[in-house]
Amino acid sequence: MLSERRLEVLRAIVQDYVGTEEPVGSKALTERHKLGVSPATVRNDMAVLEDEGFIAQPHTSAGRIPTDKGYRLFVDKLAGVKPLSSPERRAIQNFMDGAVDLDDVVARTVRLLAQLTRQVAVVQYPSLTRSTVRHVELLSLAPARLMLVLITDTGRVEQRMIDCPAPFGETSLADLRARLNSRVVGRRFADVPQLVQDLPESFDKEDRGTVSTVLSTLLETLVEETEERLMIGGTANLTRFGHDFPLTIRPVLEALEEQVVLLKLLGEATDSGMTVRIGHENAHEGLSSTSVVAVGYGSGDEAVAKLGVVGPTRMDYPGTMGAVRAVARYVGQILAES
Amino acid sequence: MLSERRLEVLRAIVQDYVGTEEPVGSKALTERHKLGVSPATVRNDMAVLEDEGFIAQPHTSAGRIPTDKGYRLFVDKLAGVKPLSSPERRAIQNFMDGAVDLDDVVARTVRLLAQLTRQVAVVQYPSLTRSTVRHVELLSLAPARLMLVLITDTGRVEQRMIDCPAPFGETSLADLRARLNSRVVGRRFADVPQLVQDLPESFDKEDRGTVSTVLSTLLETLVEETEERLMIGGTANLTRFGHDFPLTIRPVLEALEEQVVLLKLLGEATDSGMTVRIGHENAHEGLSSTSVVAVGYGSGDEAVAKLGVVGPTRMDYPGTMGAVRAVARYVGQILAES
DNA sequence: TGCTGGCACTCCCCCGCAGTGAGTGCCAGA
DNA sequence: TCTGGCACTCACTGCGGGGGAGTGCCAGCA
Repeated sequence: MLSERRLEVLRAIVQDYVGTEEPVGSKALTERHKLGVSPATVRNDMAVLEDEGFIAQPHTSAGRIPTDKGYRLFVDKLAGVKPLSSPERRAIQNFMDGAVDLDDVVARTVRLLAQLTRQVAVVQYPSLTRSTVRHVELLSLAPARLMLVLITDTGRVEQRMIDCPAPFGETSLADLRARLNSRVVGRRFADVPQLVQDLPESFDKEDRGTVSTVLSTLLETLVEETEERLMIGGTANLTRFGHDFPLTIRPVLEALEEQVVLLKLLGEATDSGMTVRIGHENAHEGLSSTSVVAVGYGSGDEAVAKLGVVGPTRMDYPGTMGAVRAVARYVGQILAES
Repeated sequence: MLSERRLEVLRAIVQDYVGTEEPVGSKALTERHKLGVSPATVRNDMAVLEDEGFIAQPHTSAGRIPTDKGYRLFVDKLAGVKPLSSPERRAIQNFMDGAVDLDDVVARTVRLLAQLTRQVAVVQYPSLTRSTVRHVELLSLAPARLMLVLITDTGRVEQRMIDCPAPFGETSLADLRARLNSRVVGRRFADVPQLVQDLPESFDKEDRGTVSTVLSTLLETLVEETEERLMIGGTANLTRFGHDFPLTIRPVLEALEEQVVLLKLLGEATDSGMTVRIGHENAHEGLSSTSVVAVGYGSGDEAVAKLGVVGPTRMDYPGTMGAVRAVARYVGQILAES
């Protein structure tokens, strides 16, 4: 096991490297941190840390740089989550208050996160799977054309057109609307299928086809929308990435355009608590020099979606984690209120 | 006025520069284009073109590069709109078919445009101002809590929560819903305010407050949503921008994050036909080395929103314009069908 | 055993330099 | 008005040497 001081050296290396973006040498370390030992000793420690794979040097006779493994240790053992300053807290409030729409909430969250962390922010729309039905509305647009509107407890609205096999009267429509709502309102989406499965039977024969169509569209919507949408922002922060631009930034931008990739990225985050994926820990290879900090957020005690940031492995982990957590909490509150 | 041949030289310069990304010299020009004259003659022409401000040289003894003014002339006089190849047309169809949602249509359009032009694509959601009301729905969520849902002919749905000043009965609600719809369905959003203005008077005194609240929320929604939403994609294509990355790409990414800027950009495009803004013609200075090609699209004969691409001034104008126009038309068709 | 100072060594980085070649401008002649 | 020829400019490349930051190792000391 690594001695206390060696861990301290690693911490110092990470902090300095994050600050300066340059390999850090033994002399500079002793000058900027009160380690109480000489550069030579630090050099020995560094040799050990390098043997263990926590740091590396770009080339002989250069300073050291933390490896993914080094950052991992730093995050797990050496770094806390830095709480936000109170001006920052106030900024969050100012920024988020005044959001009306769910869209608006998500959009503001993205901007806020990007601004606070100076990195790329990713926010997933509240998921349908875990949320509950607030209301189902059926509108008649034409004799054999309906519109289905689904409203969730998180304020999300989905709509679908339905072409009916046969004309559907206003009274039948009102009937279906009422029965549908009485069964599913307040229930979880996952439970809906079995709750409505026997509904067609209670209708006249001529209406059954339409009722079935409506129901299957409803169920389809549930399934389809489990594929989540998300919003990203702060991509301009990618330009602060490093010196060797094109090669680094390109794959990241490409990955960010692939919703699927991002969703998987966020999805990997465990439900409870914050997840940090560092460099190669990310499955996607375009993101091998980035870290992802993600956390779930929700209107109640339960996470309905996730949000996080994507940035260079060389990032300020404590600060980033603090910002992500704070924002997630605040968004959760907002959702709970509405 | 410039002679025929000089224009031809300009065209050749633009084409070569767009292809190679390198300043083009007189010798290379005569080799790659059948101008029928010697390099020396071309040099003289170039001198004239430079005097007139159509081309410039990065430094003495380098080849020439088109200026914004040069591109402008090229676009106005020398370049047509290149129609898409039939494989490309088929690609559009394959790509767009199967879109269900309005969201989906917009998302697919963005990806398609980005892919076809290999540039950054921007698509504005169909605007509410010009579209018409398909349906207004009122749902009672709690005794004194309503949800207003607004559905447009372009398939867009907006919803708002309403806290009522007083409880509102189901019959009153049905009544309001019916009267509201009978007045506004099929009408343009711009006309709605005057169509509903006397509606509260026809209700019982106790309900008037609520009716007014509902109406003002409706009108607010119309106004608010005139601030359009939009979707962008293909930012990874920015990496093909040039060699001097950070400085070029950064302001562009920043500009792209500012919806306001983008909306203004698209807004500047005239209603009819395609608009090309080259380099400094764009008001926003972060975009001074980019060009914007935009065009309106709509479900009928009238444009309801705009779409376009943002790319380096050094872009393939005919091809880009062709792709933008084709996509706009196709999206228009899709909207008309649904 | 662990820490320290000293010392030789290794490379990266920066700078100046000359050679190369593409491209230009100008001029005299067809 | 076009053309070939010619001198000139200047970015780009490759090379070599000094400077410096940093390392690894070793011998001495608590």
